[in-house]
Amino acid sequence: MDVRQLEYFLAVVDHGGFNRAASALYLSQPSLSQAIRALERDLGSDLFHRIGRRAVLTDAGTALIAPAREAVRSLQLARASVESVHGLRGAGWTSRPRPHRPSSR
Amino acid sequence: MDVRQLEYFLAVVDHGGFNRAASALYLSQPSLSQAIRALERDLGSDLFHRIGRRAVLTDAGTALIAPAREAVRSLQLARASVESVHGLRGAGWTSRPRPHRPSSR
DNA sequence: TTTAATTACGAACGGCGTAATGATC
DNA sequence: GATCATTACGCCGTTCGTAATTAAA
Repeated sequence: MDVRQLEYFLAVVDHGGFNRAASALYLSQPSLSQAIRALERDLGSDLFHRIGRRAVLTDAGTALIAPAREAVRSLQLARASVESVHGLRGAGWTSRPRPHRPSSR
Repeated sequence: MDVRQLEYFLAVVDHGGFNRAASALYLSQPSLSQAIRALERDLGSDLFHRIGRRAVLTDAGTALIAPAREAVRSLQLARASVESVHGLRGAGWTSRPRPHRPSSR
């Protein structure tokens, strides 16, 4: 699984279809379709019912929405945490380097 | 950024070095080194001070630990949420399919 | 000299776009 | 026929391992 795939999944959910989602992601429909397929294969469950040319959420898909948003959010937070250490740029040198258990072994 | 990279990062932190971490991940040291480099480049900050042959956390690296664990955890939770819908396997068919705003446009 | 980390290079994999196919409205 | 989704195929970027290099203990 991959966060990028979750973002794609959420885009399909939020835009109500592969076509709209692909446009919003600046991605081609085939690529999006492949990505979703790969995610479904990885999870072992279909996330959408393909009804003709319409994509409808399965129960598994519905269950994924909330934790997917959470995962995306937590990754953004991780990036923000690093950036908050310094406005941007370079390597700080504040905390004193401590040897990592130089003792046993 | 990528969750895999965060897992690698956490492995280095938890095992106290690239070598140990690489072994634990069943990965070669060079590949791990590259992955960490890529992560640092992506974040715009060094995560470790390279003191001789020792890797010591920078402030940015320290700041990343907690949110990284959170991100990894949330992704595991996302997978678990899908699996919990059915023991494993196939596509459920419970929630009725509703058309996605067939109206305007 | 032994151990830890990096750099160099080549191979394998994955993600993307374009083109072509299937299917529904 | 027009639109939405899927396969087919080729390309490029990324990731990995092996081998060679650097550096510290």
